[in-house]
Amino acid sequence: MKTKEKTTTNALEILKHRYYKLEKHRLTLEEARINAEAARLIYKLRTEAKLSQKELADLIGTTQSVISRLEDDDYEGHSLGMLTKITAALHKKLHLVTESVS
Amino acid sequence: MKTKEKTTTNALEILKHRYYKLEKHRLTLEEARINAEAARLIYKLRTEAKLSQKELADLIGTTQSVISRLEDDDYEGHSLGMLTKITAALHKKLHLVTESVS
DNA sequence: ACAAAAGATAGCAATTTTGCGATAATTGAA
DNA sequence: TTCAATTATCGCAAAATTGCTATCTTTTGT
Repeated sequence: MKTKEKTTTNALEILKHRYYKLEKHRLTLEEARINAEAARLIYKLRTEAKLSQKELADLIGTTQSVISRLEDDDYEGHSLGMLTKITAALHKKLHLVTESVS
Repeated sequence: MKTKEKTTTNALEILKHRYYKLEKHRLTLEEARINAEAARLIYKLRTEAKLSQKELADLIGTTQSVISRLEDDDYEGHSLGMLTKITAALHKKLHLVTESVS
C-alpha cells in the first residue's frame, strides 16, 4: 500500500524549504566557480611553462586526454592529488586559501 | 622463455634514474604536505565556527565519520568538491594559490 | 591547400573516494 | 568515577575519478 506523500504544512516549513533551495543553489554556483578556477589554473601553469598537453601529461605520467579534461571549465572531478602532481611537476607549491563571504 | 632483464648500462641512464627517484620523492612529500594542509584547513574552519564534526556533517549532508576522516593529516582522498561543500557551508570562498619554488 | 601538431571528445575498465552504519576510544562536565 | 558528547576507526557497497585507447576537430606552419 502506498503511503500518503508528506506535504509542507506551515509557513515555517515553507521558509525552511526555500532557504534550503537557496543554499543548494549557492553551493552549485560555488562548485562551478571552483571547478573553473582549477581548470584555468592548470591551463595557466601549463601555458606559462610553454608545454603542450602531451608534454605535461608525460611529465606527470598520464595522457593528453586527461590534461584536456582537466582544463575543461565544466569538469567536476578535480582532486588535490592531481593538482599537486601538476604543480609539483612545474615546480610550484599549491596552497588552499579561504576568503570570508559577506 | 623469459627475456633478460633490461639493465641500466651507462652513466647518463644512471643519472636519469637518480633524478627520477628524486622527483618521485619530492612529489610524495608535496602530496603529504597538501593533504595535511587540507586536513588542517577543515579542522580550523570547523572549530572557528564552533561546530562539532556531527554538526558540520549535517550541514553538508554527510556523516561524522566522514568529517573525522577528512581531518586526518594522512588522508589522501581530498577533492575540490568536498572542500567546496565545506567552505561554502561555512560561508567562505575557496581559492587555489600557487607559489614558485626555487 | 596540405600535413603535422595540438587539443577535444567518447567509451569503458580499473582504481579510488565517498557514504554510512557500527563500534571503540577519548574528552569533558558533574 | 560515571555519564554523555565528541571523535576515531573499521568494513563494505555505491558512486565517482582516473587511465587509456581511439578518433575527431582545430590550429599552426610551409
